[in-house]
Amino acid sequence: MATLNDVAKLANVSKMTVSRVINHPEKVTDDLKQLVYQAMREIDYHPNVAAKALVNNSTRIIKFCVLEDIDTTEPYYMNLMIGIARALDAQQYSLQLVTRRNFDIGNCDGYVVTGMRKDDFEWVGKLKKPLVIFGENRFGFDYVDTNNKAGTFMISNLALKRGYKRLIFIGMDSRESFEYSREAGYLQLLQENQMLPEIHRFDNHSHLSQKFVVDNWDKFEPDTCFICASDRLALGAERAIESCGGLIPKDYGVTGFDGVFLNQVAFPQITTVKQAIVEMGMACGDRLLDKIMNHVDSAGSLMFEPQISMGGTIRDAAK
Amino acid sequence: MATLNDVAKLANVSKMTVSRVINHPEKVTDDLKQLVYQAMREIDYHPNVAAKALVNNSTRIIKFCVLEDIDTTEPYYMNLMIGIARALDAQQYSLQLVTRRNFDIGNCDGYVVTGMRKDDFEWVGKLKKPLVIFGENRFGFDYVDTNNKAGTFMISNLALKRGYKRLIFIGMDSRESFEYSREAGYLQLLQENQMLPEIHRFDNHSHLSQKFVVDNWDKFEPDTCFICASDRLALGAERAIESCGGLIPKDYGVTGFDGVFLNQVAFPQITTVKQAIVEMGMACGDRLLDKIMNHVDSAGSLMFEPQISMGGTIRDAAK
DNA sequence: ATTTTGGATGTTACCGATAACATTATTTTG
DNA sequence: CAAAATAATGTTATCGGTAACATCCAAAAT
Repeated sequence: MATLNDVAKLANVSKMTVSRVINHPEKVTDDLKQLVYQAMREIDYHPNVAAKALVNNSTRIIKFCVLEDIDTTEPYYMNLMIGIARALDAQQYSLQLVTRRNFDIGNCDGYVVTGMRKDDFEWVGKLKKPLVIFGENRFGFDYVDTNNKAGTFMISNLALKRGYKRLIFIGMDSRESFEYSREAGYLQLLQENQMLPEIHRFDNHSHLSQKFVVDNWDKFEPDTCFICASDRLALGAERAIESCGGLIPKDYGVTGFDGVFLNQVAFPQITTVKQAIVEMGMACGDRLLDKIMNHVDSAGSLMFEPQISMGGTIRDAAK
Repeated sequence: MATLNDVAKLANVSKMTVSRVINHPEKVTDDLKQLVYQAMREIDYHPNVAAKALVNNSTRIIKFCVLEDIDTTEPYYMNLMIGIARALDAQQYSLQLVTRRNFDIGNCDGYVVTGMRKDDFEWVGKLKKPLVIFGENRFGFDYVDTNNKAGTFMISNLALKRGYKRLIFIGMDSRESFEYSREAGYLQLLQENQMLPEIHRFDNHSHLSQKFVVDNWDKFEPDTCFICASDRLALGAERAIESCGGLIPKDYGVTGFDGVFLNQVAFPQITTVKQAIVEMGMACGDRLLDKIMNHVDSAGSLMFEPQISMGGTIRDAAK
């Protein structure tokens, strides 16, 4: 591998000049810069990351920590990682996947943490290095997330516009911030339209929502739409309605939230709130690098506006 | 952070002795070793990875490349990564997630590649660094994988023992090695029992297997079991049978292959071939590090014996 | 007793980059 | 036009380790 020195010799300048061309180009004359660029291209120079890390007393490693049990996880996190990795790669940082278990092994320059529950915040607050959290929180940590409230508001609104008369919210039985926000979007829409909210909560498993809908089937007249806080819950509702002989989307609607993977096993596809996960991952990476490189304490949070992914579980137009 | 030097001073020896205690302990007397260990503990010494990397002309980075389109991917890879990362962490290596797109950015010491199709092998063959592939192949590359053939053999055998008379294989329409192996396991069992094999192939989407079963429902008498090459295909078959009024597992059986995630949205849970994915990831990592550290060209391949995960889509005992 | 040998430890140079300082060339200023 | 300020480039020391070589000293061989 070509080194700074090789470039310097070829361009007939000192190492320092080459280093400056890279890090402080404004301090080098254009003539020399051209020479150096030329030489770099000629021998395909790539800086040695380890040497850089050594002088800067950094590691160029970012730890990505998923606190949630990964077995129960959707490919969500994979896409998120792709996004983070993409942002980091561009700056020659590398991403290290850790769990609670091996969190402390080895050093790093910063963290992206996700899957946090309320109990985790105390622990995370003790981290000394720059940090970005994926997933909204109300503890003052910088985060990146989808605008959860806007998502359920939008999709509830869509259901209403398409003529469903009764909107039932099937939420996740967890006291986490994102769940509150999703419920809040639903509640706001119902309030604005002076409708009566109905919220039911279950653990995030399709068979629980399925059982609920089946068990209460006689109470659900046509023109009911189930606004679900996750695609899993939506999938359960969809299956329940079909097994009870309800017609989707003609008489019954179902909406989900996530829009990543489950849709590939649902039929008809669920109309859902789709999140730009790769982009959010990139945002996590960019924000974190920004904090690291500019020694900023807090960079603020970022909400991505969600989009609705049209499936076949909401009718095309009002009857 | 404490350095070698700090330890040396505290133990009243030279840097070199400390370094030797770490890398060539047999060359240091026990007395000194004790002193050094004591000092290391006292100031909580952790070697600086960047400095190590610099002298060894290494990066301590392993690239993990998923060639398959990740959007269509199950959480499979997430678990695999956890395993790889676990193995690498123990040796202070870090894992970098790359795609084809950013594959060439930055240096590394070795690769774990997965999701390879036949066309990819030429390209992969050109890689200069140590390599381990996740997923069986017939091109001579070292790999780690589940014993696919044994998996379908075992589960087909189970279906037979539980009294299903007709075993239909629903495979993936791909000419990849793992698919051939899964079919081979099925074929072998049928041959040994002098039964007539029936193989149908579809792209790996649940609605395709679903449609197939629905469309041909009148041809499937009770006591038929569908041996599927993936959980997705199994899920489709399961839904089809239910929608046609078939009874699972009493009259119809369904088996899958993978056993990671889909089971969380299937009801009843699919009886499937379960793979030890985290362990396989660790094996990938360990083998790769072994190749790197011992400068071995080929370390041979490794097959993990699969296990059957009992769900509710195969009956408990023969009728 | 003296030389030889070999094991244990220390010294030095180096990996590839950068910051801080030193030097040189150029421009500005009194 | 000389002195001072400024800009452009080079030199040196350093980050935290390790390999290669140098030194030292006790045991073995002569």
